[in-house]
Amino acid sequence: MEVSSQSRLGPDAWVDAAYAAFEAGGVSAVRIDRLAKALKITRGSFYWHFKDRRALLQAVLDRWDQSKTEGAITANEDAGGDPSDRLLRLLHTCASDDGKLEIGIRAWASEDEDARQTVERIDERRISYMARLANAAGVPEHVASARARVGYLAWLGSYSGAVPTDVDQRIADMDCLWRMMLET
Amino acid sequence: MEVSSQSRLGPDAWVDAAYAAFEAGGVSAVRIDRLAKALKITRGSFYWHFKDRRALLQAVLDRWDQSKTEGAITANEDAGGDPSDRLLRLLHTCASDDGKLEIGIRAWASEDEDARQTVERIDERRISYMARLANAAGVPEHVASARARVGYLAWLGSYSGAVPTDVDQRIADMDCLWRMMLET
DNA sequence: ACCTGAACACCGTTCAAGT
DNA sequence: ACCTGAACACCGTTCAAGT
Repeated sequence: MEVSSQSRLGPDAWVDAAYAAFEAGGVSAVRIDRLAKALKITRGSFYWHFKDRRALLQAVLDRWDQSKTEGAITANEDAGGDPSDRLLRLLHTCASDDGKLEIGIRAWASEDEDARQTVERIDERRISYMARLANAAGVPEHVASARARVGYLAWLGSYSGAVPTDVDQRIADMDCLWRMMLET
Repeated sequence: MEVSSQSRLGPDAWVDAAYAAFEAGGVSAVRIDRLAKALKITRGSFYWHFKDRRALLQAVLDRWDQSKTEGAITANEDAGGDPSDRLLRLLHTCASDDGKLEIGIRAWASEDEDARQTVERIDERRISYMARLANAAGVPEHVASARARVGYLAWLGSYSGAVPTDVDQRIADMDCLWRMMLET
């Protein structure tokens, strides 16, 4: 537990720099070359800490998962309130996110199968948490699930990311939305 | 109007190749280098037809707009039926799209301001068409607008793309969804 | 009017050699 | 254990020179 004034860099320094670059300019801003210059080190040394650029992006994804999913859920639970309040607070937290990482991560996931799977798992984790809150607030379980799903997708759509679902699922979504849209 | 057996290539040949590459592998698959090899021509000649790679991607975006927005709307109108039928058919058409281009275009738009604006205009065009159908089917105008918006976003979210909206708008969306989720 | 070929820049990746 | 420096590959972009 001492001040990190090492002359040699650890992997964390690379992830810090990559995370910041990602937030500022998306996947394409995460360049080993530029990060190395910023860290005042040669790019060759990067490969001591990481297998390749993909491994670095994977580390950024993991950090994002911790802070924006597990961390956010824990924080929301700790803040208390009844289920209805918790859900509203969660949605407001979601709406307040500037989406920079949400967009960037999904843009990357659209071109990397492993990342796509990780993001899909994270989406499922979030949806099931929302569904649990709605259910606890009195909405029947499977209705809560359907609405949590549609609600989450609409939130995602407000940034527009990239997690493919299958055709049948989407057709079912559309039928549901169609009825919602046409009922007076 | 003759068979295009020119020895010299027109811009269309590049756009055709780029569109196909984009559909198969997203933005990062659109490489002047590789397209040139596929077209059996040097990459230098590309710059006679286009200012740069961005201009080529812009042409892909325009073609996508024509086929997936203007073309789709016209086709749906031509197919007839009452407003309610037209809306359902439209939603089914949407749900059937594999989203390859939808995802790729938005991944690119997340890193290119001009593309982002074009995509935003296209989204608005689509939403207003959906709202018009819902309204014609008997839903009051501003309710139809709100639902068309949420519905469209949910569809987008099912692929997860990248079109930032502002915080206030998203908070309003969330309040609306919250009520929808909690009403029995 | 359209294309070639060579050149340069940017950057990912490898690796032998250094400390 | 961690870093350097040189090398190579890939690819965007420019441009003088060809047809």
